[in-house]
Amino acid sequence: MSEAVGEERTGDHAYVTLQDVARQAEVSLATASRVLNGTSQVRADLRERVLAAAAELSYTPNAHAQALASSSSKSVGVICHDVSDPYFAAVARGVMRTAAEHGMLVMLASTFRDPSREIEYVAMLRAQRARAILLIGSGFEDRDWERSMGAELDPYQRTGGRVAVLSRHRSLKVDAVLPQNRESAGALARALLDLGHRDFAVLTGPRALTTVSDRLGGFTEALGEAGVRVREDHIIEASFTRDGGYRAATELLRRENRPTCVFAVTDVMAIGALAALRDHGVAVPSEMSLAGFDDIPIVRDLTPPLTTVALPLEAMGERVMGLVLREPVARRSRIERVDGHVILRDSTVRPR
Amino acid sequence: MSEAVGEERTGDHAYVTLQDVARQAEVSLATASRVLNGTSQVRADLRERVLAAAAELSYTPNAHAQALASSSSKSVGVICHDVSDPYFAAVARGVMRTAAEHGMLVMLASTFRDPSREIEYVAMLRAQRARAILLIGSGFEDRDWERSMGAELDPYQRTGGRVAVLSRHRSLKVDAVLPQNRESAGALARALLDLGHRDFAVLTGPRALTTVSDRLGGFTEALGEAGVRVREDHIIEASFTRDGGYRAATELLRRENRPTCVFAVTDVMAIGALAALRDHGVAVPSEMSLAGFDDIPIVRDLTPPLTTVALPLEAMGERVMGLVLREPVARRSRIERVDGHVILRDSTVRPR
DNA sequence: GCGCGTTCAGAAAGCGCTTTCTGAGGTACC
DNA sequence: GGTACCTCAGAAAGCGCTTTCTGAACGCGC
Repeated sequence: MSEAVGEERTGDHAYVTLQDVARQAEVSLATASRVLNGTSQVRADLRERVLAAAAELSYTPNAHAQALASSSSKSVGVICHDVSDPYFAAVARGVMRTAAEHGMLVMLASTFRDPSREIEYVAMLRAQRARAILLIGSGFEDRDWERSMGAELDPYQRTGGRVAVLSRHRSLKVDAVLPQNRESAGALARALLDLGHRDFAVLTGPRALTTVSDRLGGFTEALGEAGVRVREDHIIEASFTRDGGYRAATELLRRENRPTCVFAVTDVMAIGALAALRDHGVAVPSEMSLAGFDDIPIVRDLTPPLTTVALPLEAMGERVMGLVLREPVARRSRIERVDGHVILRDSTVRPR
Repeated sequence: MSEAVGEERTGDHAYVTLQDVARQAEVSLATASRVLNGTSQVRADLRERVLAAAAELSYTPNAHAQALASSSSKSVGVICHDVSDPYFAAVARGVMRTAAEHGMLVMLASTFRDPSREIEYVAMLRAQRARAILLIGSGFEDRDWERSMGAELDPYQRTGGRVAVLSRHRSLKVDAVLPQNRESAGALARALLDLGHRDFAVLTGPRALTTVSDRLGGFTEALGEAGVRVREDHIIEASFTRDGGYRAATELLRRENRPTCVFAVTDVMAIGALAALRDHGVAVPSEMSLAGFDDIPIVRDLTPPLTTVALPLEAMGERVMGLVLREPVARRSRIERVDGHVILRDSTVRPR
């Protein structure tokens, strides 16, 4: 019996559209749009009617239609290696906070450390007409990758897309927030030298990552300036994870001439290293000192608390997001440098 | 001189559109669309021409236009309390992995534990016509909140939106992945009783959270069945964070009659509690045992490693995402229960 | 050889908005 | 009182796609 009735208030479709609101308020589409967006002045009584109708129908604008008509969207894309890595999680927190303050929605993509997936996501975000794309996480020193990435990013930027990166990306002409990895790693080296260490090992991630090469380079260079050299077989490469750190430390213990101090290029790796050393009966710091990098929140709660280089992770996320939200003044890309601070905690002591 | 030339290959606008591809391939818009989507058979030569044109112009479809025209999108919304909390980070990892496998884009929102922000985000995700909305993180036992949330979610579901939650949401009629908080907390209580403990304290988060009330309830109930009662002043409420755990434990030490065993309702709080106990010279586990809940990755690396209830966090993320990707068979909401497993580590021992 | 059914390309109608253009009505000024 | 100007509501033209509808071309059976 009621088959032919349909929805009365709306034009018989699933969603409440602006058209429905306009109809109910007895105004034109244009007026309804203007009221809801505050685009221009509308007579008070019409205004009221529109607002009332929108509320009554609980109207939700169709963001796709808005994006299509106005060719601008309220979403930004963020690409990171792995959300569950505390480093990214902390940065993401800052990103999200700033995004929320500006009413932006964040599309977050994890590449699970697959460079090709990173490029794929840029394409998807382009398709979504994301207002901006943020590349969180290290760049790759790899010609092919740089070329493919550039091929996606260039047209995106030419059509008004904003791009910003956290960490150094060699050849991308984009805005960037740059932690001073090289300099800070050097400062850490000097602090450890001051403690009296002369015999070091370094646990690194894949060297193709700019972050790794900067930290490793800065560290060994500063040591070199003090006349200290790291034995080649004391530089151990593993994956950029807790388990990578564990394996690298285990491998280190298998080699000759134990160092007095180990530097893991990230805190996450240091956590694994600490576990490995404990499991193999090497006391930290009495038998071996250990230092990390990043100052992710958990490291102060380890036993012993970890010496590290503190980076203001959450603030870095806020800044990189802030970068794409602010209009660029000049044409050239903006660079914001972020200093790291060496924090000596109990995981490092004067060697015996 | 070249001012009047413009772009030749494209119709003189910023983006390459399907129209441009069709023109270059000398076919109609419809044909180009059909080729690119594989919607229906197209003669081989036309097909080739379209593909070639698309590649040459490096065409990227406008996802908004697609969404508008086909009224379906490739994005899902995920709402959590805080990405930087290891619990959510782990779950998010699973969510992202499954999303990636299905070519879905994830819009992630952090509420920073503000219930009203949660509702705001649902509205935004509705506007974005997200294919599904995932509520990760505890529900609130709060009538007003439930009503507002229902008011957003109901119309969304009626218009074809999928909703799934992780954790119990009392009155929402939605698909759910439910960690067995109550039962597992009970199992933990029994395990601690077996160790010989009779004198407990519980550090909880806000009791309006279903997760908190389930874990606290399950724990005390199981103790009650063994004739053990937790003193009212040994149940200490604090915020659901590391620092909340720290404060709660500090407060506990200020009160009378120290318990032999402390249960923090999340690992994150337990980490703070552990730090507090250490700072106040209370040795764990010799002077006081400590247990957590969740088994976030880091707790095995603490000193001592934390006794906890292991939840398959990443798998839970995968399952909740899987829920919304699979067509519902029946009309009623689907429930997937997830068991927790008690893992006794070194942070708990037989009391002296 | 003619009618019929198929197959597949193209025309065109939206999807739900924003925004320009148009014009009605009012105000100010001479 | 008439002209010029301004304000603001409505009509309508897209935004870039998908999909239905239309119709041409072809193959087949009788």
